[in-house]
Amino acid sequence: LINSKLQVQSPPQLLQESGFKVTKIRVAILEFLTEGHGPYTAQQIFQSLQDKGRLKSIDLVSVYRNLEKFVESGLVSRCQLADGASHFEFGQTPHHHHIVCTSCNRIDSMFNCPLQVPVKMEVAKGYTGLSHKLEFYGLCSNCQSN
Amino acid sequence: LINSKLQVQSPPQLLQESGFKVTKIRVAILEFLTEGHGPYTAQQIFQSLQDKGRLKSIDLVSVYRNLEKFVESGLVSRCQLADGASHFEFGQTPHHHHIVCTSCNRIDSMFNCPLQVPVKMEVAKGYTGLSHKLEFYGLCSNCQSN
DNA sequence: CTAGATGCAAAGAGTTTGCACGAAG
DNA sequence: CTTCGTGCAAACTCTTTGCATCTAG
Repeated sequence: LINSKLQVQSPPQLLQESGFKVTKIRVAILEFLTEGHGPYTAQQIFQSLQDKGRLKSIDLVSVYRNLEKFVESGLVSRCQLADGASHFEFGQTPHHHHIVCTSCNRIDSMFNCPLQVPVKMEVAKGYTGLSHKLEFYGLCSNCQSN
Repeated sequence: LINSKLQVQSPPQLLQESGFKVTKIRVAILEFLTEGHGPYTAQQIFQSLQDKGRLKSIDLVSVYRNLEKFVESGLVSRCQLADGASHFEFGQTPHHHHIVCTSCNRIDSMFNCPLQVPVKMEVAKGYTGLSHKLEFYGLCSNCQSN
């Protein structure tokens, strides 16, 4: 898998390989993202850094700025869920989708894409009452001409 | 189709049937949404109302408040696209998905759901270089217990 | 006349930008 | 020492809320 190479390395190693200066906040963000299992918002990451007391005074702005750079470099990927906020997850994740619990907001990932291979979703993850949101992005015929 | 009943009626009729007072701004919003083809943001709707000069001084807030009520009543439905903003479209639309042009942001709807019946997307809408975002929403196993 | 709708002001969430100080390499 | 990262302040977008005025029914 694409991630396996990344996930064996420690956050400082990851940073160096990607040409980033190794700073406390960056290490802490990557630690959090590699420990956790789902996509998190900038605010959630910020919260966790404060709670764990790993850093004295951190700024949400720095979290945003670093996440932005991580996304550019491919270290982290971003997704927008139905709450309208950006969620970030570790790694140049292979194509996958998310399952969001409408009650507790727990988020699971599923790596089989139903568009390629039909999947019995309910069975697969234990979720019930599933609905889905699907959007396509591409170039429309007008824009192909220009 | 679910919409056919609605779409023959004029905005004032629609409002009355749904128990709304018939006001200029409401009629204007519904006119705009029934004339257009895609989901629009509150801001886009607001813009169009100003541009057309149909109303002297309107407030974005009123657009939001009315859209909210329209959604509650089922007259309008809301969807969140990758830009993070809410988009609104007329009608209790049957299950469908959107195709967003990554260049001009044109949005088309597709009423065949690829999760149910595999569809050759590129052919269907003339879009190329398609990617997709798919999210599921439901109750996780923990929440089913409670 | 009265419930409900509107405009205006303000606030709140998520996110971005500018700038001077501070720290990594 | 120099580049780049950080904290702090402020701004910006999208959206919601409070309140007094206005209007549809």
